Amino acid sequence: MGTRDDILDAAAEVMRTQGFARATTKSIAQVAGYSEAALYKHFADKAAILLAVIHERMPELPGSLMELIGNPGTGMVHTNLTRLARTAIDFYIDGFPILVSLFSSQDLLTAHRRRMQELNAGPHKAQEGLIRYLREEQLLGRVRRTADVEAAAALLFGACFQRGFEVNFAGLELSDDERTTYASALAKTLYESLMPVKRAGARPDQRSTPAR
Amino acid sequence: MGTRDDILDAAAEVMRTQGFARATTKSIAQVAGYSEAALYKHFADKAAILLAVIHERMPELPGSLMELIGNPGTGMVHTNLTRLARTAIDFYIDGFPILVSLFSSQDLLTAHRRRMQELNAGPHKAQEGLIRYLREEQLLGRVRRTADVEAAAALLFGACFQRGFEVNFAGLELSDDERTTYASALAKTLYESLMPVKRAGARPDQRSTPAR
DNA sequence: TGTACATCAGTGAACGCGCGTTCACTGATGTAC
DNA sequence: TGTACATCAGTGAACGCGCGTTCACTGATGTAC
Repeated sequence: MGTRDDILDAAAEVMRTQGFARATTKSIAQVAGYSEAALYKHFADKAAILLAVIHERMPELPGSLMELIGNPGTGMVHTNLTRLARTAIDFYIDGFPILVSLFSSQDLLTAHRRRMQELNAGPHKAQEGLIRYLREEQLLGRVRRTADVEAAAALLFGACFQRGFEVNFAGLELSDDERTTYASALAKTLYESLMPVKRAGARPDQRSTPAR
Repeated sequence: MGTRDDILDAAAEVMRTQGFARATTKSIAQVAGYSEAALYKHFADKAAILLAVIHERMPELPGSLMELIGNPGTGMVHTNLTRLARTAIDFYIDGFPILVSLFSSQDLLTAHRRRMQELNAGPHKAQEGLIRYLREEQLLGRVRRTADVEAAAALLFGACFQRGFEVNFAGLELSDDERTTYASALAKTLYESLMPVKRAGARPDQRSTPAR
Protein backbone atom coordinates (compact mmCIF):
# COMPACT_ATOMS: atom_id res chain seq x y z
CA MET A 1 0.00 0.00 0.00
CA GLY A 2 2.19 2.83 1.20
CA THR A 3 1.42 5.86 3.26
CA ARG A 4 0.35 7.96 0.31
CA ASP A 5 -2.30 5.44 -0.63
CA ASP A 6 -3.45 5.17 2.97
CA ILE A 7 -3.96 8.91 3.03
CA LEU A 8 -5.91 8.96 -0.21
CA ASP A 9 -8.07 6.06 0.91
CA ALA A 10 -8.80 7.83 4.16
CA ALA A 11 -9.59 11.11 2.46
CA ALA A 12 -11.90 9.38 -0.02
CA GLU A 13 -13.71 7.63 2.80
CA VAL A 14 -14.16 10.79 4.81
CA MET A 15 -15.43 12.67 1.78
CA ARG A 16 -17.86 9.89 1.00
CA THR A 17 -19.21 9.41 4.49
CA GLN A 18 -18.94 12.87 6.04
CA GLY A 19 -18.90 15.25 3.12
CA PHE A 20 -16.44 17.88 2.05
CA ALA A 21 -16.99 20.07 5.09
CA ARG A 22 -15.71 17.43 7.48
CA ALA A 23 -12.81 16.36 5.33
CA THR A 24 -10.27 18.17 7.51
CA THR A 25 -6.59 17.35 7.77
CA LYS A 26 -7.26 16.15 11.26
CA SER A 27 -9.93 13.63 10.37
CA ILE A 28 -8.11 12.45 7.27
CA ALA A 29 -4.96 11.85 9.29
CA GLN A 30 -6.90 10.13 12.02
CA VAL A 31 -8.68 7.75 9.65
CA ALA A 32 -5.44 7.08 7.81
CA GLY A 33 -3.66 6.33 11.09
CA TYR A 34 -0.94 8.96 10.78
CA SER A 35 -0.22 12.36 12.23
CA GLU A 36 -1.44 15.42 10.40
CA ALA A 37 2.18 16.35 9.76
CA ALA A 38 2.63 13.15 7.79
CA LEU A 39 0.16 14.41 5.17
CA TYR A 40 2.60 17.16 4.30
CA LYS A 41 5.41 14.74 3.61
CA HIS A 42 3.37 13.43 0.71
CA PHE A 43 1.30 16.37 -0.48
CA ALA A 44 2.04 20.05 -0.88
CA ASP A 45 -1.19 21.11 0.79
CA LYS A 46 -4.72 20.03 1.49
CA ALA A 47 -5.99 20.96 -1.96
CA ALA A 48 -3.44 18.58 -3.47
CA ILE A 49 -4.86 15.77 -1.36
CA LEU A 50 -8.40 16.45 -2.48
CA LEU A 51 -7.41 16.73 -6.12
CA ALA A 52 -5.46 13.49 -5.90
CA VAL A 53 -8.51 11.79 -4.40
CA ILE A 54 -10.62 13.00 -7.26
CA HIS A 55 -8.12 11.87 -9.86
CA GLU A 56 -6.98 8.63 -8.32
CA ARG A 57 -9.93 7.41 -6.28
CA MET A 58 -12.83 8.05 -8.62
CA PRO A 59 -14.11 4.69 -9.81
CA GLU A 60 -13.50 4.07 -13.48
CA LEU A 61 -15.86 3.19 -16.23
CA PRO A 62 -13.82 0.09 -16.62
CA GLY A 63 -11.97 -1.17 -19.65
CA SER A 64 -14.54 -3.89 -20.16
CA LEU A 65 -16.97 -1.19 -21.14
CA MET A 66 -14.69 0.24 -23.76
CA GLU A 67 -13.98 -3.23 -24.97
CA LEU A 68 -17.66 -3.85 -25.42
CA ILE A 69 -18.08 -0.63 -27.22
CA GLY A 70 -14.99 -1.30 -29.28
CA ASN A 71 -16.60 -4.41 -30.76
CA PRO A 72 -19.79 -3.33 -32.47
CA GLY A 73 -21.73 -6.07 -34.17
CA THR A 74 -21.25 -8.64 -31.43
CA GLY A 75 -24.01 -9.53 -29.03
CA MET A 76 -27.44 -7.97 -29.22
CA VAL A 77 -27.56 -4.19 -29.18
CA HIS A 78 -30.14 -4.27 -26.48
CA THR A 79 -27.99 -6.53 -24.32
CA ASN A 80 -24.93 -4.40 -24.86
CA LEU A 81 -26.82 -1.32 -23.76
CA THR A 82 -28.01 -3.10 -20.65
CA ARG A 83 -24.47 -4.08 -19.72
CA LEU A 84 -23.31 -0.55 -20.34
CA ALA A 85 -26.08 0.96 -18.23
CA ARG A 86 -25.34 -1.47 -15.44
CA THR A 87 -21.68 -0.43 -15.42
CA ALA A 88 -22.57 3.24 -15.54
CA ILE A 89 -24.98 2.92 -12.61
CA ASP A 90 -22.27 1.43 -10.42
CA PHE A 91 -19.88 4.09 -11.53
CA TYR A 92 -22.18 6.96 -10.73
CA ILE A 93 -23.43 5.59 -7.43
CA ASP A 94 -19.89 5.11 -6.14
CA GLY A 95 -18.42 8.20 -7.71
CA PHE A 96 -21.12 10.74 -7.03
CA PRO A 97 -20.03 12.00 -3.60
CA ILE A 98 -16.48 12.54 -4.77
CA LEU A 99 -17.56 14.02 -8.08
CA VAL A 100 -19.84 16.63 -6.55
CA SER A 101 -17.39 17.56 -3.83
CA LEU A 102 -15.73 19.51 -6.62
CA PHE A 103 -18.55 22.00 -6.42
CA SER A 104 -17.73 22.77 -2.81
CA SER A 105 -14.89 24.99 -3.90
CA GLN A 106 -14.63 27.01 -7.05
CA ASP A 107 -10.84 26.78 -6.86
CA LEU A 108 -10.94 23.01 -6.73
CA LEU A 109 -13.34 22.91 -9.65
CA THR A 110 -11.14 25.18 -11.74
CA ALA A 111 -8.01 23.19 -10.95
CA HIS A 112 -9.76 19.96 -11.83
CA ARG A 113 -11.15 21.37 -15.03
CA ARG A 114 -7.70 22.45 -16.16
CA ARG A 115 -6.24 19.05 -15.39
CA MET A 116 -9.03 17.27 -17.24
CA GLN A 117 -8.42 19.51 -20.20
CA GLU A 118 -4.71 18.73 -20.23
CA LEU A 119 -5.37 15.01 -20.05
CA ASN A 120 -8.18 15.34 -22.56
CA ALA A 121 -10.30 13.26 -20.23
CA GLY A 122 -13.53 13.70 -18.34
CA PRO A 123 -16.95 12.21 -17.89
CA HIS A 124 -18.04 13.18 -21.38
CA LYS A 125 -15.53 10.71 -22.81
CA ALA A 126 -17.69 7.75 -21.88
CA GLN A 127 -20.65 9.33 -23.59
CA GLU A 128 -18.61 9.89 -26.71
CA GLY A 129 -17.65 6.24 -26.61
CA LEU A 130 -21.30 5.20 -26.60
CA ILE A 131 -22.06 7.58 -29.45
CA ARG A 132 -19.25 6.09 -31.50
CA TYR A 133 -20.51 2.61 -30.78
CA LEU A 134 -24.04 3.45 -31.84
CA ARG A 135 -22.78 5.06 -35.05
CA GLU A 136 -21.01 1.87 -35.94
CA GLU A 137 -24.11 -0.14 -35.22
CA GLN A 138 -25.93 2.23 -37.52
CA LEU A 139 -23.49 1.36 -40.28
CA LEU A 140 -24.12 -2.30 -39.55
CA GLY A 141 -27.85 -1.74 -39.83
CA ARG A 142 -28.55 -2.75 -36.26
CA VAL A 143 -29.53 0.75 -35.24
CA ARG A 144 -31.96 2.83 -37.24
CA ARG A 145 -30.20 5.21 -39.61
CA THR A 146 -32.33 8.17 -38.64
CA ALA A 147 -31.85 7.66 -34.91
CA ASP A 148 -30.32 10.54 -33.00
CA VAL A 149 -27.52 8.62 -31.34
CA GLU A 150 -26.29 11.61 -29.40
CA ALA A 151 -29.65 12.13 -27.78
CA ALA A 152 -29.85 8.42 -27.07
CA ALA A 153 -26.48 8.43 -25.34
CA ALA A 154 -27.46 11.47 -23.29
CA LEU A 155 -30.68 9.78 -22.20
CA LEU A 156 -29.00 6.57 -21.13
CA PHE A 157 -26.08 8.07 -19.25
CA GLY A 158 -28.27 10.79 -17.83
CA ALA A 159 -30.66 8.31 -16.27
CA CYS A 160 -27.74 6.41 -14.72
CA PHE A 161 -26.25 9.62 -13.44
CA GLN A 162 -29.46 10.69 -11.85
CA ARG A 163 -29.87 7.30 -10.27
CA GLY A 164 -26.46 7.80 -8.69
CA PHE A 165 -27.67 11.09 -7.31
CA GLU A 166 -30.89 9.68 -5.93
CA VAL A 167 -29.18 6.76 -4.24
CA ASN A 168 -26.67 9.02 -2.53
CA PHE A 169 -29.27 11.61 -1.71
CA ALA A 170 -31.64 9.21 -0.06
CA GLY A 171 -28.90 7.03 1.37
CA LEU A 172 -30.29 3.93 -0.34
CA GLU A 173 -28.49 0.65 -0.70
CA LEU A 174 -29.29 -0.99 -4.02
CA SER A 175 -28.72 -4.70 -4.43
CA ASP A 176 -27.04 -6.05 -7.53
CA ASP A 177 -30.39 -7.31 -8.74
CA GLU A 178 -32.08 -3.98 -8.36
CA ARG A 179 -29.32 -2.30 -10.30
CA THR A 180 -29.48 -4.82 -13.08
CA THR A 181 -33.24 -4.59 -13.30
CA TYR A 182 -33.05 -0.84 -13.54
CA ALA A 183 -30.32 -0.95 -16.18
CA SER A 184 -32.32 -3.40 -18.19
CA ALA A 185 -35.48 -1.28 -18.09
CA LEU A 186 -33.59 1.77 -19.27
CA ALA A 187 -31.82 -0.07 -22.05
CA LYS A 188 -34.99 -1.72 -23.23
CA THR A 189 -36.98 1.49 -23.39
CA LEU A 190 -34.18 3.32 -25.12
CA TYR A 191 -33.65 0.53 -27.59
CA GLU A 192 -37.23 0.80 -28.69
CA SER A 193 -36.38 4.17 -30.16
CA LEU A 194 -33.29 2.77 -31.85
CA MET A 195 -34.64 -0.41 -33.38
CA PRO A 196 -34.07 -0.53 -37.11
CA VAL A 197 -37.20 -2.01 -38.70
CA LYS A 198 -40.20 0.08 -37.90
CA ARG A 199 -43.17 1.77 -39.45
CA ALA A 200 -44.19 4.91 -37.70
CA GLY A 201 -47.92 5.41 -37.97
CA ALA A 202 -47.95 8.67 -36.11
CA ARG A 203 -46.20 11.98 -36.04
CA PRO A 204 -42.71 12.92 -37.04
CA ASP A 205 -39.76 11.39 -38.82
CA GLN A 206 -41.67 9.49 -41.47
CA ARG A 207 -38.85 8.54 -43.83
CA SER A 208 -38.96 4.76 -43.95
CA THR A 209 -35.38 3.66 -43.87
CA PRO A 210 -34.59 0.09 -44.81
CA ALA A 211 -31.87 -1.22 -42.55
CA ARG A 212 -28.37 -1.04 -43.98
CA MET B 1 -37.64 42.70 -0.02
CA GLY B 2 -36.57 42.73 3.60
CA THR B 3 -33.31 41.84 5.27
CA ARG B 4 -34.06 38.17 5.49
CA ASP B 5 -34.53 37.94 1.75
CA ASP B 6 -31.39 39.95 1.13
CA ILE B 7 -29.45 37.48 3.22
CA LEU B 8 -30.87 34.47 1.42
CA ASP B 9 -30.22 36.04 -1.97
CA ALA B 10 -26.65 36.77 -0.97
CA ALA B 11 -26.07 33.30 0.39
CA ALA B 12 -27.50 31.73 -2.75
CA GLU B 13 -25.27 33.85 -4.91
CA VAL B 14 -22.16 33.04 -2.94
CA MET B 15 -22.95 29.34 -3.01
CA ARG B 16 -23.53 29.47 -6.74
CA THR B 17 -20.46 31.46 -7.65
CA GLN B 18 -17.92 30.48 -5.00
CA GLY B 19 -19.06 27.12 -3.74
CA PHE B 20 -19.96 25.89 -0.31
CA ALA B 21 -16.44 26.29 1.08
CA ARG B 22 -16.46 30.05 0.56
CA ALA B 23 -20.01 30.56 1.77
CA THR B 24 -18.85 31.99 5.11
CA THR B 25 -20.88 34.26 7.34
CA LYS B 26 -18.46 37.03 6.47
CA SER B 27 -18.90 36.80 2.71
CA ILE B 28 -22.65 36.28 2.94
CA ALA B 29 -22.99 39.36 5.13
CA GLN B 30 -20.75 41.38 2.86
CA VAL B 31 -22.66 40.49 -0.30
CA ALA B 32 -25.95 41.11 1.46
CA GLY B 33 -24.73 44.49 2.67
CA TYR B 34 -25.18 43.86 6.40
CA SER B 35 -22.97 43.05 9.33
CA GLU B 36 -22.36 39.44 10.23
CA ALA B 37 -24.25 40.03 13.46
CA ALA B 38 -27.34 40.88 11.45
CA LEU B 39 -27.49 37.32 10.14
CA TYR B 40 -28.16 36.13 13.67
CA LYS B 41 -31.14 38.39 14.09
CA HIS B 42 -32.88 36.39 11.37
CA PHE B 43 -31.41 32.90 11.61
CA ALA B 44 -30.45 30.70 14.54
CA ASP B 45 -27.12 29.74 13.04
CA LYS B 46 -25.31 29.32 9.76
CA ALA B 47 -26.83 25.92 9.02
CA ALA B 48 -30.28 27.50 9.20
CA ILE B 49 -29.24 30.00 6.54
CA LEU B 50 -27.99 27.29 4.21
CA LEU B 51 -31.08 25.17 4.72
CA ALA B 52 -33.31 28.16 4.07
CA VAL B 53 -31.42 28.85 0.85
CA ILE B 54 -31.97 25.30 -0.26
CA HIS B 55 -35.66 25.38 0.58
CA GLU B 56 -36.48 28.88 -0.52
CA ARG B 57 -34.02 29.68 -3.29
CA MET B 58 -34.03 26.49 -5.32
CA PRO B 59 -35.73 27.22 -8.61
CA GLU B 60 -39.04 25.48 -9.01
CA LEU B 61 -40.31 23.21 -11.66
CA PRO B 62 -42.99 25.77 -12.23
CA GLY B 63 -46.70 25.34 -12.05
CA SER B 64 -47.00 25.58 -15.81
CA LEU B 65 -45.33 22.20 -15.94
CA MET B 66 -47.81 20.62 -13.61
CA GLU B 67 -50.59 22.29 -15.50
CA LEU B 68 -49.34 20.79 -18.71
CA ILE B 69 -49.08 17.42 -17.13
CA GLY B 70 -52.44 17.81 -15.51
CA ASN B 71 -54.10 18.09 -18.90
CA PRO B 72 -53.30 14.93 -20.79
CA GLY B 73 -54.81 14.65 -24.23
CA THR B 74 -54.11 18.25 -25.22
CA GLY B 75 -51.31 19.16 -27.57
CA MET B 76 -49.07 16.57 -29.15
CA VAL B 77 -47.34 14.22 -26.74
CA HIS B 78 -44.04 14.89 -28.43
CA THR B 79 -44.49 18.64 -28.04
CA ASN B 80 -45.51 18.31 -24.42
CA LEU B 81 -42.40 16.29 -23.69
CA THR B 82 -40.25 18.92 -25.36
CA ARG B 83 -41.74 21.66 -23.24
CA LEU B 84 -41.26 19.59 -20.14
CA ALA B 85 -37.65 18.84 -20.98
CA ARG B 86 -37.01 22.48 -21.68
CA THR B 87 -38.36 23.45 -18.28
CA ALA B 88 -36.40 20.72 -16.56
CA ILE B 89 -33.14 21.78 -18.22
CA ASP B 90 -33.52 25.31 -16.91
CA PHE B 91 -34.40 23.98 -13.50
CA TYR B 92 -31.38 21.72 -13.24
CA ILE B 93 -28.89 24.18 -14.69
CA ASP B 94 -29.90 26.85 -12.20
CA GLY B 95 -30.45 24.57 -9.26
CA PHE B 96 -27.49 22.26 -9.55
CA PRO B 97 -24.93 24.21 -7.50
CA ILE B 98 -27.35 24.65 -4.64
CA LEU B 99 -28.63 21.11 -4.86
CA VAL B 100 -25.21 19.50 -4.67
CA SER B 101 -24.00 21.78 -1.91
CA LEU B 102 -26.06 19.48 0.29
CA PHE B 103 -23.41 16.86 -0.16
CA SER B 104 -20.79 19.12 1.38
CA SER B 105 -22.04 18.27 4.81
CA GLN B 106 -23.64 15.09 5.98
CA ASP B 107 -25.51 17.00 8.66
CA LEU B 108 -27.02 19.35 6.13
CA LEU B 109 -28.04 16.45 3.92
CA THR B 110 -29.69 14.65 6.81
CA ALA B 111 -31.55 17.75 7.93
CA HIS B 112 -32.75 18.42 4.40
CA ARG B 113 -33.81 14.81 3.92
CA ARG B 114 -35.91 14.93 7.06
CA ARG B 115 -37.57 18.16 6.04
CA MET B 116 -38.35 16.84 2.56
CA GLN B 117 -39.88 13.78 4.14
CA GLU B 118 -42.09 15.87 6.39
CA LEU B 119 -43.25 17.97 3.47
CA ASN B 120 -43.56 14.90 1.31
CA ALA B 121 -41.68 16.78 -1.38
CA GLY B 122 -38.44 16.35 -3.27
CA PRO B 123 -37.03 16.08 -6.75
CA HIS B 124 -38.67 12.72 -7.35
CA LYS B 125 -42.08 14.40 -7.26
CA ALA B 126 -41.59 15.89 -10.70
CA GLN B 127 -40.70 12.52 -12.07
CA GLU B 128 -43.80 11.01 -10.57
CA GLY B 129 -45.81 13.75 -12.24
CA LEU B 130 -44.43 12.82 -15.63
CA ILE B 131 -45.14 9.16 -14.98
CA ARG B 132 -48.72 9.94 -14.10
CA TYR B 133 -49.08 12.06 -17.24
CA LEU B 134 -47.72 9.28 -19.45
CA ARG B 135 -50.04 6.75 -17.84
CA GLU B 136 -53.01 8.91 -18.72
CA GLU B 137 -51.78 9.28 -22.26
CA GLN B 138 -51.54 5.51 -22.35
CA LEU B 139 -55.20 5.31 -21.43
CA LEU B 140 -55.94 7.77 -24.21
CA GLY B 141 -54.04 5.62 -26.66
CA ARG B 142 -51.48 8.27 -27.39
CA VAL B 143 -48.69 6.34 -25.72
CA ARG B 144 -48.07 2.69 -26.45
CA ARG B 145 -49.67 0.43 -23.86
CA THR B 146 -46.58 -1.70 -23.39
CA ALA B 147 -44.27 1.26 -22.92
CA ASP B 148 -42.35 1.40 -19.66
CA VAL B 149 -43.34 4.89 -18.63
CA GLU B 150 -41.22 4.85 -15.50
CA ALA B 151 -38.09 4.13 -17.47
CA ALA B 152 -39.10 6.80 -19.97
CA ALA B 153 -39.47 9.40 -17.23
CA ALA B 154 -36.12 8.43 -15.74
CA LEU B 155 -34.44 8.77 -19.11
CA LEU B 156 -35.88 12.19 -19.82
CA PHE B 157 -35.30 13.77 -16.44
CA GLY B 158 -31.94 12.07 -16.13
CA ALA B 159 -30.68 13.59 -19.35
CA CYS B 160 -31.81 17.04 -18.24
CA PHE B 161 -30.21 16.55 -14.85
CA GLN B 162 -26.92 15.51 -16.36
CA ARG B 163 -27.01 18.45 -18.71
CA GLY B 164 -27.32 20.67 -15.65
CA PHE B 165 -24.25 19.02 -14.23
CA GLU B 166 -22.22 19.40 -17.40
CA VAL B 167 -23.10 23.04 -17.83
CA ASN B 168 -22.09 23.86 -14.28
CA PHE B 169 -19.05 21.66 -14.40
CA ALA B 170 -17.67 23.18 -17.55
CA GLY B 171 -18.93 26.65 -16.77
CA LEU B 172 -20.86 26.85 -20.03
CA GLU B 173 -23.47 29.43 -20.89
CA LEU B 174 -26.26 27.94 -22.96
CA SER B 175 -28.48 30.19 -25.00
CA ASP B 176 -32.23 29.74 -25.02
CA ASP B 177 -31.99 28.27 -28.49
CA GLU B 178 -29.41 25.71 -27.51
CA ARG B 179 -31.51 24.63 -24.57
CA THR B 180 -34.62 24.30 -26.69
CA THR B 181 -32.78 22.35 -29.36
CA TYR B 182 -31.41 19.98 -26.78
CA ALA B 183 -34.81 19.51 -25.14
CA SER B 184 -36.38 18.83 -28.48
CA ALA B 185 -33.77 16.22 -29.44
CA LEU B 186 -34.28 14.38 -26.17
CA ALA B 187 -38.05 14.46 -26.40
CA LYS B 188 -38.06 13.34 -29.98
CA THR B 189 -35.78 10.38 -29.39
CA LEU B 190 -37.68 9.35 -26.32
CA TYR B 191 -41.02 9.68 -28.03
CA GLU B 192 -39.91 7.23 -30.65
CA SER B 193 -39.96 4.57 -27.99
CA LEU B 194 -43.40 5.66 -26.81
CA MET B 195 -45.25 6.05 -30.09
CA PRO B 196 -48.37 3.94 -30.15
CA VAL B 197 -48.68 2.47 -33.68
CA LYS B 198 -45.69 0.37 -34.43
CA ARG B 199 -44.63 -2.97 -35.73
CA ALA B 200 -41.42 -4.21 -34.27
CA GLY B 201 -39.56 -6.31 -36.78
CA ALA B 202 -36.73 -7.13 -34.44
CA ARG B 203 -36.10 -8.46 -31.00
CA PRO B 204 -38.14 -8.16 -27.86
CA ASP B 205 -41.60 -7.13 -26.86
CA GLN B 206 -43.46 -8.42 -29.84
CA ARG B 207 -47.05 -8.05 -28.64
CA SER B 208 -48.69 -5.85 -31.24
CA THR B 209 -50.92 -3.53 -29.31
CA PRO B 210 -53.55 -1.62 -31.26
CA ALA B 211 -53.85 1.86 -29.85
CA ARG B 212 -56.69 2.24 -27.40
C1' DT C 1 -47.32 69.30 20.90
C1' DG C 2 -43.89 67.62 23.91
C1' DT C 3 -41.83 64.32 26.89
C1' DA C 4 -40.55 59.70 28.54
C1' DC C 5 -40.13 55.27 27.63
C1' DA C 6 -40.31 50.67 24.82
C1' DT C 7 -39.10 48.18 20.87
C1' DC C 8 -36.24 46.43 17.65
C1' DA C 9 -33.23 46.09 13.30
C1' DG C 10 -28.70 46.51 12.85
C1' DT C 11 -23.54 47.27 14.39
C1' DG C 12 -18.39 47.03 15.86
C1' DA C 13 -15.58 44.66 18.40
C1' DA C 14 -14.35 40.90 20.67
C1' DC C 15 -14.54 35.80 21.87
C1' DG C 16 -12.87 30.93 21.69
C1' DC C 17 -12.13 27.28 18.61
C1' DG C 18 -10.59 24.43 15.11
C1' DC C 19 -8.45 24.84 10.95
C1' DG C 20 -4.22 24.19 7.79
C1' DT C 21 0.50 24.39 8.22
C1' DT C 22 5.35 24.35 10.08
C1' DC C 23 9.07 23.20 13.01
C1' DA C 24 12.57 20.86 15.53
C1' DC C 25 12.91 16.42 16.59
C1' DT C 26 13.06 10.91 16.75
C1' DG C 27 14.30 6.54 15.46
C1' DA C 28 14.69 3.07 12.03
C1' DT C 29 17.31 1.80 7.93
C1' DG C 30 21.05 2.11 4.73
C1' DT C 31 26.01 2.86 3.60
C1' DA C 32 31.15 3.56 3.86
C1' DC C 33 35.27 2.01 5.48
C1' DT D 1 32.05 -6.91 12.54
C1' DG D 2 31.89 -2.47 14.43
C1' DT D 3 31.65 2.46 14.15
C1' DA D 4 30.27 6.93 12.25
C1' DC D 5 27.46 9.24 9.55
C1' DA D 6 23.43 10.16 6.07
C1' DT D 7 18.74 9.65 4.87
C1' DC D 8 14.12 9.88 5.48
C1' DA D 9 9.25 8.58 7.01
C1' DG D 10 6.80 10.03 10.60
C1' DT D 11 5.69 12.82 15.13
C1' DG D 12 4.12 16.20 18.97
C1' DA D 13 3.59 20.58 19.81
C1' DA D 14 3.04 24.91 18.50
C1' DC D 15 1.80 28.73 15.11
C1' DG D 16 -1.35 32.36 13.18
C1' DC D 17 -5.60 32.90 10.96
C1' DG D 18 -10.25 33.00 9.81
C1' DC D 19 -14.24 30.97 11.20
C1' DG D 20 -19.03 31.13 13.57
C1' DT D 21 -20.99 33.33 17.27
C1' DT D 22 -22.04 36.70 21.08
C1' DC D 23 -22.28 40.98 23.44
C1' DA D 24 -23.14 45.59 24.82
C1' DC D 25 -24.49 49.16 22.29
C1' DT D 26 -26.89 52.72 18.82
C1' DG D 27 -30.37 55.11 16.73
C1' DA D 28 -34.63 55.15 14.33
C1' DT D 29 -39.56 54.37 14.99
C1' DG D 30 -43.68 53.72 17.62
C1' DT D 31 -46.68 54.67 21.66
C1' DA D 32 -48.79 56.67 26.02
C1' DC D 33 -50.32 60.50 28.23
